Amino acid sequence: MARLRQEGLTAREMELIQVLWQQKEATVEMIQAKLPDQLEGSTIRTLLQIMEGKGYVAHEKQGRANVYRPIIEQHLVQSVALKYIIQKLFGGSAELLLARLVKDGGIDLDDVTRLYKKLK
Amino acid sequence: MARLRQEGLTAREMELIQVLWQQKEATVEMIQAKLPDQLEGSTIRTLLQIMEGKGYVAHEKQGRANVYRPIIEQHLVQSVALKYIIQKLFGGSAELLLARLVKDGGIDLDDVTRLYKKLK
DNA sequence: ATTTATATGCTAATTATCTCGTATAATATC
DNA sequence: GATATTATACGAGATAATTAGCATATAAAT
Repeated sequence: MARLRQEGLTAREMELIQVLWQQKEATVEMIQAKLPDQLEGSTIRTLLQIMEGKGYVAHEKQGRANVYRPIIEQHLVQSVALKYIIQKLFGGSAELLLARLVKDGGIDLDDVTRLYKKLK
Repeated sequence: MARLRQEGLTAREMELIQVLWQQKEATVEMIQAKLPDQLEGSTIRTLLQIMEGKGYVAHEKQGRANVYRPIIEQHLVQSVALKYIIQKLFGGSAELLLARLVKDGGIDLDDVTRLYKKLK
């Protein structure tokens, strides 16, 4: 019986697709080398299959290896993640998130000025 | 033997503590009413116990009910989460995150203007 | 003080995620 | 063409997160 899975990316899956976005495309071996944690190839393969099933990556054979590439754009995943934490942690307010970002020092006056001029 | 759990907040736990931040303190029943999904009281109780074990909430008896309150500041959890996704999804750049937020429409010119004037 | 009502906390089931072993198939090497 | 090599795909177990049932305790009501 096929396991039911959520359509979104899990934490580990995000790590994998991150590598794919950076490399454009990659074999299991290449992904393995780039990952922060050391995982067995079979683990990575399983995850890639799941991600393919969800429609996030595709693969094609090159020699005997599968070469995987992302088929979802990075900014889409970024948006979903942002929406998620805005919802879960900032009571749905993006402005509160921005305020926090500023207070934490991630964004300073120069950044805001630049953005301000660009928008105006 | 006590189950091992990660020290951070899980997705569901974030929903609970958000209610606590909003209400300052709350009984299980009150939390239940505010949650986006309908959960059994026993479910919420279990989660609160876990969160208490992790040091995120505390409780005191009032009448026969437990009244829970958050004992971690909201902005701390927010900062950790922000740092995490900036690192994981935005290559460490808060500016890129801000840019994405604007493109997604979460932040508009008015918001930026307000912030600009406030910072200046 | 006895009864009633209901919140608690234990236990456990369910669902989801993460992980890898191993048999099989495909490629390369001799 | 036979053999060694290595990637794949499948299956399945381990860990983590989510959910709720139910026996018990106890505050509240009479």
